[in-house]
Amino acid sequence: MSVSEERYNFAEAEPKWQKAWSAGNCFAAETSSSKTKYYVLEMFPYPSGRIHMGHVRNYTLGDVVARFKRAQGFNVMHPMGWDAFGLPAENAALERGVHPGTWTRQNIGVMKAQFEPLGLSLDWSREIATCEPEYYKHEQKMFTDFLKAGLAYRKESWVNWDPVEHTVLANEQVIDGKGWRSGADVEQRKLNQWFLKITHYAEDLLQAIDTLDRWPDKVRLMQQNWIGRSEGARVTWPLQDAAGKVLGESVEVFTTRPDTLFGASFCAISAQHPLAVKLAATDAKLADFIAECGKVGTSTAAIETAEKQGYDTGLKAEHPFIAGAVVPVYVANFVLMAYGTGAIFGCPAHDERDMEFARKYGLAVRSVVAPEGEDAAASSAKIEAGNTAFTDDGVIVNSAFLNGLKVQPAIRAAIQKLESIGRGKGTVQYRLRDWGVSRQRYWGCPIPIIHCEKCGPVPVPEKDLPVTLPEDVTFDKPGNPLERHPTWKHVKCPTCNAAAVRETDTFDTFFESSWYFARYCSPHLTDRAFDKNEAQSWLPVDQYIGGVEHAVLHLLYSRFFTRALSDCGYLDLKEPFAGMFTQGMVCHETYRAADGAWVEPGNVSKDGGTAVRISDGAPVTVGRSEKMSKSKKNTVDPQAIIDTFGADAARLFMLSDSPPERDLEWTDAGIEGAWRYLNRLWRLAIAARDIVPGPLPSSMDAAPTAVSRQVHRTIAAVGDDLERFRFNSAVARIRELTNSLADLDRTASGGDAVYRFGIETVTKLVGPIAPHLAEEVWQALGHKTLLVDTPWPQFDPSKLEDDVVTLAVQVNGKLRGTISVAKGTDKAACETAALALPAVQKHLDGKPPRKVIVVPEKIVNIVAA
RNA sequence: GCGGGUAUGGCGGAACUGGUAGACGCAGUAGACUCAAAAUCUACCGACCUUACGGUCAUGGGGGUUCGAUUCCCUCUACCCGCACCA
Repeated sequence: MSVSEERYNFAEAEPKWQKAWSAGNCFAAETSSSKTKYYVLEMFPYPSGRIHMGHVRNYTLGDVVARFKRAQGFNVMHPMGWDAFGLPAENAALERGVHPGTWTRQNIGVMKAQFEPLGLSLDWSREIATCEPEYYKHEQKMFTDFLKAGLAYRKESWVNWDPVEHTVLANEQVIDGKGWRSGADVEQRKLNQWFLKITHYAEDLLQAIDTLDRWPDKVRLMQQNWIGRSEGARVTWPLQDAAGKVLGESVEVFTTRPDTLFGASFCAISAQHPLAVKLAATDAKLADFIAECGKVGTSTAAIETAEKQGYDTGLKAEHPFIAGAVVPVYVANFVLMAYGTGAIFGCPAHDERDMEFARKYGLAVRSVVAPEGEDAAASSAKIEAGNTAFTDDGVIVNSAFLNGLKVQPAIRAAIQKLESIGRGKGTVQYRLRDWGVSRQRYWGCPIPIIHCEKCGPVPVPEKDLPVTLPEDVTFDKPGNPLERHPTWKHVKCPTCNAAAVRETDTFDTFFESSWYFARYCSPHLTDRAFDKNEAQSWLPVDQYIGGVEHAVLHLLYSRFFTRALSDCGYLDLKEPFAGMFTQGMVCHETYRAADGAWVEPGNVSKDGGTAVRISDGAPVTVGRSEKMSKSKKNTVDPQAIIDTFGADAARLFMLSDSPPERDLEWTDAGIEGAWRYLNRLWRLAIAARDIVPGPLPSSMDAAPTAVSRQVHRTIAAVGDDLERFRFNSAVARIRELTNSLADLDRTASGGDAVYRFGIETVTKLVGPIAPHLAEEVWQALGHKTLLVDTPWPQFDPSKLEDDVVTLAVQVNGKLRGTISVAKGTDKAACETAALALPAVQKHLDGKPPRKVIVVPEKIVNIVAA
């Protein structure tokens, strides 16, 4: 055996097999096939410049699924593309003077070249980039269709304004009151914006979560909470002025607790409520108060410390149930305009916030719910004297026709009464709000609208699509370059031909990612977004894989789009992703020098227990493991790893040890371990070259028989593990079998045959994980066809288990020995064998057992007297 | 504050629906091969007691159900994630 054969040469093998797969067009999805389809998709990457370890993990996970399903005989579609619009391109333009399009397309080139050495089974013939007019023209058409269908509209509204990025943010993009990218405190501004009516589908989006049985519970729960369904009532409170004069106006509040209406002591409206704005016109103090409310930040700290503030408007509101009773109307800083009606009624005895407000402004506290089984008068006295609201379930008191009812029946009774007297209505309220899609940015899809003074906003006719971005733009000033472009926005109105201007806002980039999975079905179609039949045949995506950070944003928008597109005739489908998997992050230790500077792992040496910076020998502190990020410099470059250990080692390490949904700690020792295994497998495999393949002899020695059973068991277990995303467990099973094969005595009867059988099987099983090595072994074993074209191995269910089983023998639940019995041995025989063990006799201390439990093929437990 | 999750050796993690806790790997220890190193191979590797045989303890803490609990129930603690004045 020559030296070159000792060691697996990944540097030669990996590109060789990548070329072979490419030449064989192995990974192109078949357009017409008798096979069952299987659509595997990883969330497409943003072309930021270079790939990172998170990408490697994401695409490795998907590739294992794709290759496994392909080997199982499915017609697999595993496409790839680029989420190519977005702000970083504009930042690059600002910093380096390069056009966003140039920067983006360059990055795509670089990253595509970086993905290639990973050996992913991608169908590159379906590649898309969302920044190209061939792609985004279709979503401009979609938008005009949404307009026609009433699913898109324009309204002036309060928006989350990011003062650093000079753009609007969706609610989903505001994290703790800060912009999700810039981290700047978000301000409230009033702007004309385009919205998509996601709330139209609120109930359906919520209900259908139950059908997503292959989604993580966590994600389903997050979406449920985000949609936030509450049942309650709208209650009308007619207004009187301070003198008691009926004004003929009313304020409508939303409440989930109409059962507590008899405890109402005030109404409060949002500072942005139309009534507040109207009153402020003639009330300078109120105007000041409203301005003050707008200034208070929405950051976590601000919310926690913000005291409840109110302004008494002097108006009174008439109670719906108590004739002649009125309550004061306040403008209050804690009432949200965007939820419900922007107005509430306050019942301090049974709501913490209302209690705080009532105590501050000296308002009445009237208890109307008493804890069940407690004395009503005593509990009421306690609540009304204290500062703590009683918010639990209980029995209604002091409430006329509601007295004696429990909370839920009382809510129903109160709603019925409100409806019968025409003072309210039972309703369902959602937390979900419509999706604002306008962004004041250049590098996005232009919103295809022309504003005409006479005709208003007019959709760009289909024949004029796409509206493309102008190339000659400058980024030397903040704000939107489209806005200040000299000619681009000046056009004729499509309806009346008068001078008009284009909409200069572009779509939120989540617009592009809300339908790209459908575009992959017909990536080159020019006249439509996708062919309905193609899309229907491929969708839903069978397995979608990505980060949990998109649990709400992208996944909810995509579910909405699928419904909206179906209602517009593009599709006939509700759910785009039948299976969803959220992967964990790739983490690494962090290192800091004495001056606080982060030190990259490549510049740290940990010899002798202390860590030092290699460049200057300065000591560094080893910090906790965190998600790899440029800011903490704890990144490891995938390219360097692939150059040193090869793609298969990187892939194997990504799948070993940590379950894929959990965070993965990157370690040098870990990747070296993966590398060692691959070499070991290679050595064991080439030792099987000279064994003539063939069926196993009908009679073999015990050891080869046992190993052959293990081969069947491993096929079954690995298949099950891959199906259930237990990749770490699959790797462990494969390694276990490898160990058994290494230990197998090949000189025993049947030894060689089982060895060959085992090696061939391990090669097939490891194929989805380390595809290059597997292919190289396959060839070394003398096969003339590609392993990727070889079917997944089958196991023989009759060979999974041994004829002899080992039973644990316990005395009083403690293990005292084991017995081996033939399969199917009856309980009595097991009991006899167990009792015969010397260790058992010793612990029984000569007395007969009180009881013996025999679980066939598992355990014998003897209860001593 | 509300909702959800996690807790197993020095480390990452196994253990299917209650049935031999610690698979597989990493790190470590001893040895073989080598002039030496790397690579490879062999053995050991939860804690404590014991020369050994063996025993006791052990799945975050405490309690319970059970012949038997990492697994089910109650309770406490710690950490992580999501939402956050949602009426």
